[in-house]
Amino acid sequence: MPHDLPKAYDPTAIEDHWAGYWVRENLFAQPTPEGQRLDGQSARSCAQPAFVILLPPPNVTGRLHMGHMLNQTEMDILTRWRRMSGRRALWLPGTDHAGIATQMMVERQVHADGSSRQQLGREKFVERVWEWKRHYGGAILEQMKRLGVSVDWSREYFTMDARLSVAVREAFVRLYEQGLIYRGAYIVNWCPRCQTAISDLEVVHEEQKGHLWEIRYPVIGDGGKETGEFITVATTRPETMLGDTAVAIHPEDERYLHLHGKKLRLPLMNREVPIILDGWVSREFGTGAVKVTPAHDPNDFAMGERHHLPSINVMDDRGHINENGGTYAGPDRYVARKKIVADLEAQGLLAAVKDYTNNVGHCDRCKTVVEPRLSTQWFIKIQPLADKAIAAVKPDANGNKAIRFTPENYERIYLEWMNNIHDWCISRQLWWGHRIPAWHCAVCHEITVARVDPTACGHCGSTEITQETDVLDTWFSSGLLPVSVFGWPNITSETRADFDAFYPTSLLVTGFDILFFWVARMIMLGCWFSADVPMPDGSPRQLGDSVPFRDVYIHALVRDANREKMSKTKGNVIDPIEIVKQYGTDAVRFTLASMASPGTDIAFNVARTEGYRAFANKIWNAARFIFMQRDRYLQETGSHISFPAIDLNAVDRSEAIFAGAYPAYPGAGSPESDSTGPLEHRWIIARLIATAAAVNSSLENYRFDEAASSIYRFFWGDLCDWYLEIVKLSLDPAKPNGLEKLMALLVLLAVFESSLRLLSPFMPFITEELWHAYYDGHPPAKSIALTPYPRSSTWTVDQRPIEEMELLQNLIVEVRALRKEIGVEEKALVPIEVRTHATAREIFTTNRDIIERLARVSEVRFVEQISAGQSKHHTTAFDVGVVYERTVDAAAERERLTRDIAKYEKGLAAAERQLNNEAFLKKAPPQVVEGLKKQEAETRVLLEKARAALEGLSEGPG
RNA sequence: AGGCGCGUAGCUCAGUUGGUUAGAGCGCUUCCUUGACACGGAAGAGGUCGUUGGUUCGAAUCCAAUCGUGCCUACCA
Repeated sequence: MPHDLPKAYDPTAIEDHWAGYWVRENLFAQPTPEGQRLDGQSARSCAQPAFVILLPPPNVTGRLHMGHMLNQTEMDILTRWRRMSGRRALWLPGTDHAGIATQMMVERQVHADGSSRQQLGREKFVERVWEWKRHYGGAILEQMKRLGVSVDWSREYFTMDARLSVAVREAFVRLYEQGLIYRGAYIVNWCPRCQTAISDLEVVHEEQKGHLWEIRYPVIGDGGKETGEFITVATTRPETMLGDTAVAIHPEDERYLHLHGKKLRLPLMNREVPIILDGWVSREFGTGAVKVTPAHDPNDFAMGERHHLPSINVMDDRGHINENGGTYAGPDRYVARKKIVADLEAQGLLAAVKDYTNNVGHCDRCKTVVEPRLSTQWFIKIQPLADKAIAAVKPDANGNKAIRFTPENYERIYLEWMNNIHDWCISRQLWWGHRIPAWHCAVCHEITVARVDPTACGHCGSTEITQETDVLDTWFSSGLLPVSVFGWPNITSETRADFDAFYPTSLLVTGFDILFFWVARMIMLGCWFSADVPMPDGSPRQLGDSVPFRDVYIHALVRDANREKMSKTKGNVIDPIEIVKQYGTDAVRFTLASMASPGTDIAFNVARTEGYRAFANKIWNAARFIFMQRDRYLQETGSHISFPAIDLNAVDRSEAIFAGAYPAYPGAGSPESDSTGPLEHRWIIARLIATAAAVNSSLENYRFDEAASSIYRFFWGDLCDWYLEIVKLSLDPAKPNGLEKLMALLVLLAVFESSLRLLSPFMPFITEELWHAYYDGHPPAKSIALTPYPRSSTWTVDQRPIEEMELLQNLIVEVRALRKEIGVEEKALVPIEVRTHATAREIFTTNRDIIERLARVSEVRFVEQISAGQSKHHTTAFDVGVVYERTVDAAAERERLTRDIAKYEKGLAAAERQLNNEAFLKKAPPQVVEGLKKQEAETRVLLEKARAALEGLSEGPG
């Protein structure tokens, strides 16, 4: 037997195999189009529109988590679907050097060796990081391979690759030349642990219980002597008082009017500081007086600028008090705080200590409390870039947006942020990253920024120059990826083709957590730099073509089953690889897809995954059944079925299959024109086409959940529960191997094969395995992923078989329910009585054998009236009774009927109320009125039937 | 402090311009090991759509308030 598949589906056995096969065969490589700009009739692929996705590069230090898996599942579904739909699909993978994260990790390693970053020195340390990267970096990509993502591995990049570093440098130099990069001393968020500046986005605020210390600053009179009066200031960080250079009050605050122009003695430091008047001060908060520490608070810094105050930085890089702190120099900020508070108290200058809860900024990476601190950093003057990035999402004159967000509300969030954007601090005091290409001159103190390492100062010619030690924010390089991966800035004849073919990319799929970090930066930098690259035809590039991507799909956050955010500290992290091992990749993918409805977070629940593992098993067993039938037919007839040749150019493959299958049935053309063929075949084909249409349109709208459930319902509900059961009649081994059997086999095979293709983007492994088994070692393509996706473009869904089948299904369901109610044994065959109209009668007659098999019926009797004393069910289309000698459970029957009657009465009353309402008849659309009228009539019929039945029950023998 | 989102069956969620008697999966109950599958089949039970008010012929859907809940943004010391 060629198809000796095991009884239960075991994903682990096949997934590794195919994952390896896809990588080995390089199936998803999308090479640079050759000469597409020169001769119009080059590769046929060039005629197809491209579909390009950039993988949000995971950190080299990263490990796959559920968020990645969701993200990648969505991208893979879309990429596989677009690829199968005839697009030139390119999904580009890579990793990010992740400055702080990676440096921290290697530092820990160095520490474990008893050394330190400082001891090693910059060069050796960086070499060490590279070494680490070579050995352990990118493990996450290996995990991705196991998931079977259909990326182009031949294009894998790393953000520190020479090619991409060139782009980073060029971008920096250009911005500098354009006057958009400046260097200056400003308050930045300083992480004392990482010893680097971090951007606003890298600070996470957390409510924290603390104190508000109120400190008395003595007022100094004219003679330089204390007047005995005090101004009390409130602060959450008393240690910063060491750097106070003023105290600010509101100009109109009556409490302090008499002190205008006076000075104060700064306690502990014994320094005179002025009282300044500033409207920023709130009279209501605290004491209405604010100590001003320009070097350690952004507001104070601003006031310092306004009032020309000196800035005294009292902390070093580690957050220890420096020499400006006088006798307090040395200890850590919190140690110093204790001492300062104690000393103030001893001197009677501590007015109060109040409990106070405020938002404290922590370093996103290491959770250390961030210290606002004056330091010299590099910034990008962001407004000009932001202007373009804002224009890119707003509708143009024709109402088109260059970038479209899904869900739409992220557009507003994006604009909100963009409109309030601050200059971007791009320097980091790290060693791992792109070193800023600027050289400081020891002689003239000017800065030289250059594309090629200079040997002399560009201003005075001195050779005493040293390179800037800072590196660039990691997001600076990742923000450039959409242009840099396609060759920018070196748009040579070779890279030109890549850029022309793939930029702008089609879609970005990502989580909202990096909307500002990454998405916004890519839009700003992408629009800015690609604008200089002319279009393939040489014309200037407009904004609409300079955006880095046309669509942004923001997906949900994956939480645990209790809706908690997954985090290492909570220990509730679900390792996708573990789940995958347990249930199979396909089941996990399908879980994520089916829960990925836009806008809501996903509470990942393995119960759901168990369900989809069962689905995979169902598919597997359907295949076993189908292959078994085919094998038997082939064995018995000694012939073999010639499958219609697959036409890889045809997007609509179903057509070919059915055209091939149907001629086998005498007098039949295509199922479209054929109304004489067996109902079940026409029905399953109509359902397949309808499902394909639904899936395609759901995917267009990123409704993975809808698409998944359409397929699920079709495969399990329609194909397995009904069609397979019905078709067993034709495939009965007792029947001769005639045309009936052949046609059933052909339709079954064709529908099954199409279903595999339909399902393939969602469950790539099992479909690949079964598809190869289907072709028995001679597949028409290397992979199901390279075959056309079922589409319904040329077929309209024929509603007739669907309606007819529904009628048949209803009858079967009613009979089964009846049997259950009156306690007919499962195996017993019973006659049924059916009262119905001519049309239904014909359908039931034609498909009598289906009714008999699926409802376990021995005989279908058409009657004018269901015999008295029998249990019966009513629908609007028919009445049906089961002929059975067992006595009816009158009580249960009465209860059911009473319940039904109540339901019908309620529905009827509601409908009548509406229909008697003139306003409704006048204002509601006609089809709604018609629908309601029809419903009213139907309900009336059902009500009458139920009433009659109840009456008969009371009168009859019971 | 502002902004956004959510609250629908025991659980997890659909329900996209307001329109017929609100759906699915899991779980639960009962029956069935029939030659694809017990990771299965069949039949069921289960919801006044957080609360209150409003708009409307008609509200899970729109508006307001309220309660609960989650998140994002913010320089009040």
